[in-house]
Amino acid sequence: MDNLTALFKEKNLKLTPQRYAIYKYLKSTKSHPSAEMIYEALRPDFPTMSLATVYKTVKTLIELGLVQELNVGEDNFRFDANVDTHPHIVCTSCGRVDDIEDAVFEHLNEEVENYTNYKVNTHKLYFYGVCPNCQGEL
Amino acid sequence: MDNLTALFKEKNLKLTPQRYAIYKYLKSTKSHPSAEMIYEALRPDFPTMSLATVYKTVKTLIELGLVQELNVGEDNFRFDANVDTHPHIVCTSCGRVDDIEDAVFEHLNEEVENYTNYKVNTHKLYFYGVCPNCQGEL
DNA sequence: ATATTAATAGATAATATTTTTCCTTAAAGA
DNA sequence: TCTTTAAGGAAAAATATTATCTATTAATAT
Repeated sequence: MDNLTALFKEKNLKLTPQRYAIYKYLKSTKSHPSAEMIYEALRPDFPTMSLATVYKTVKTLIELGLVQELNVGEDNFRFDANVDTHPHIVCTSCGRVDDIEDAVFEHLNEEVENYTNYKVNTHKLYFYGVCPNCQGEL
Repeated sequence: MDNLTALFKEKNLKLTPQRYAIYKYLKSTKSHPSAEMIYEALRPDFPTMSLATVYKTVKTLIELGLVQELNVGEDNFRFDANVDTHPHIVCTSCGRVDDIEDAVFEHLNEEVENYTNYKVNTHKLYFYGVCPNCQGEL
């Protein structure tokens, strides 16, 4: 029995094919898809699946700590099954969102505590620029 | 003729009382209000002003470079008339959003370029923690 | 394998936020 | 003051997300 099965059982949640597929898809991609994008991606295999199911599932996955929510400044949210705190970078030309791999800025939390009276727990860092593909096209 | 008047004239935009009030309000506050909050705050002085006017105005102000948009992870946007790139911190207990003053992390842009092949232009940094007020109440 | 039961899927309606439309009003310049 | 044209306000529309409700199905026990 894998982790996912155990975790769902522990929480009295049912590991349905839809939920499994959504999580697996999020694990498989680095594209940080929105609910709509997940829905479209899985439509070939789950033609009857409702968009509401995607929303409900990502919410569940977030509560389980299996997925995190991003907001790069669009009018919707994106989702990432890599729940480690890590920065993202957005191409302002084509809109793609990439992880900034191996760059960990955890020390910024402490630094911010020096500037504020907050107790700092976490952060979300979004960088904006032009991706390699789009640089080539200029 | 002040800067604002000149800038509006240059762009063939009309500096209406509503626009002036919205900009002045955003300049006066550090609360990073949403459109709804701006609308409520100005309602006493502009009881007939439409919420659509608030949305249209902040969009105009953003295009003019007078205001920036924030998204701390709520389901709406917030606005800041301080257009310098500066980090924000969100209290996960009461929801307030503060500037992190004097903390400038411009050097992170260069650092990120070392981790990616992006040309990095700017960033938005959101920290999450517990504000002094809420710490007291625990 | 089957029955039981409780959670979930899917369809749909509802809600919330933001944008658009359309007509009237008013700012800016002549 | 007059003219022009951008902008305001009201309402509808568009988007994204959440909630509701019933039929289905996963999980467990039989």
